[in-house]
Amino acid sequence: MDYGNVVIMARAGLTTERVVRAGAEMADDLGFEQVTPTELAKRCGVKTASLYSHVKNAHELKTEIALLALTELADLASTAVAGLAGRDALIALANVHRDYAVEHPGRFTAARFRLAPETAATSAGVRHARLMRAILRGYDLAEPHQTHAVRLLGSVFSGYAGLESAGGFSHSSPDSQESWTEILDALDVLLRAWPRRK
Amino acid sequence: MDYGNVVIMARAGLTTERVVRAGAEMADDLGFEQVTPTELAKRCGVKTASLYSHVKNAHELKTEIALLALTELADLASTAVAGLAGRDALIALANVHRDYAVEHPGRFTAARFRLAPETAATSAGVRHARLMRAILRGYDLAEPHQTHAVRLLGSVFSGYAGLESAGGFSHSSPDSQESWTEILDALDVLLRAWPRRK
DNA sequence: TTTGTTTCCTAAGGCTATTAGGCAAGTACA
DNA sequence: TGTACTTGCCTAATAGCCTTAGGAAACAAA
Repeated sequence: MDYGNVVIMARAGLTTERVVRAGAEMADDLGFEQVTPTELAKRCGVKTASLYSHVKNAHELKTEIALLALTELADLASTAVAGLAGRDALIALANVHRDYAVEHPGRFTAARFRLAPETAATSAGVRHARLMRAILRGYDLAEPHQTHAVRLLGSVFSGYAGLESAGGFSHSSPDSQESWTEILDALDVLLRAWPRRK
Repeated sequence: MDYGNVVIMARAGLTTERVVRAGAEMADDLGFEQVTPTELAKRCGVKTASLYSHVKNAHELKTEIALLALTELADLASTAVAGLAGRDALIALANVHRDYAVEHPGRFTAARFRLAPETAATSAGVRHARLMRAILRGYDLAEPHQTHAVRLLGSVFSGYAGLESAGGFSHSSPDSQESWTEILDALDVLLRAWPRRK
């Protein structure tokens, strides 16, 4: 603001967290790839260079958004699954993933952003793994079958949502929701009849 | 080359196809995101601006690499599956995907690059869908179940390879190969026992 | 040889990420 | 209230990227 000669520098009052949160919203609006310091600065009402007081660089910004998404997803998942077991728990967990992917496509992509190993190790990713194992306890799968099943479920959740949000199933019948319901049904059947040869 | 005063402009002899092919190799080496006109020009021994005689822009370059990958994958898949049916066909198709993802991580990512709808419609993507349906014929699944199963298989292939190449299963036991084998086994069982309620 | 086409070049524009240095707005404290 | 310290934000500058424009040299056809 400029009153005559006196320039008043009003502050936007940003913090790292607020910047990252704005970045997450931007990812949902425009896509995770489009999240860039320049665009984000515009959204925050600040010059580009000013972002660098809060975030080290573009890569760290993306990493932070990824961590935020992982945490949000883990929180949603554990709430949704609480008190449920077996089929109900499986369906609840699966739906958390798909709903999140639909509501927050940018964050969902962010959640699959490749993290540095030591960053990943302390992220909410480990909570996801624990949760999945907890659910599988209702299916009576001993190791190593349980791990294999965890990997299958992870693949399906991430793969289905990925294909769906890439437009793979749109404009083709039957409805994606129908497929999703039936696939979950099938996975439940499969976990019960999991083959344990050898 | 510069002989005294006479400058001889040797030609690199590039074509669109050669540029795209070099781009695909570059994607495998450095990652699909890192494929950029500047870097690719260096690889081709040419100034950056010269690439634009062969490719419209960076986005089209990526699109072409994606189309190349889809075609390669479809070719490999139809050869691998030829003459097989049921479980054998399923396993062959699945392995083509995983092997390709391991051998050509950049191209595999490219294959999931979001294409414009009309580009996708004339791409080798449709061959993939046909192939998958052909395999499912051995499992006696009527519509709409067949479509649901196609979508599940697509999710697993893309999801598993995605997680694996993102490092999701490395440094943790059991071996990824072991999981993969068992998951395919499980999918075969599932397709046989596919639930058809209502 | 002449003519036309294509491949490559240099030059230049505009955009992005990032760093450096400075001022002014908040904050803690006398 | 004044003073000093910290920090959010600025302007300015650099380097790197994508892309276009225009020209010259290499190739192909006649």
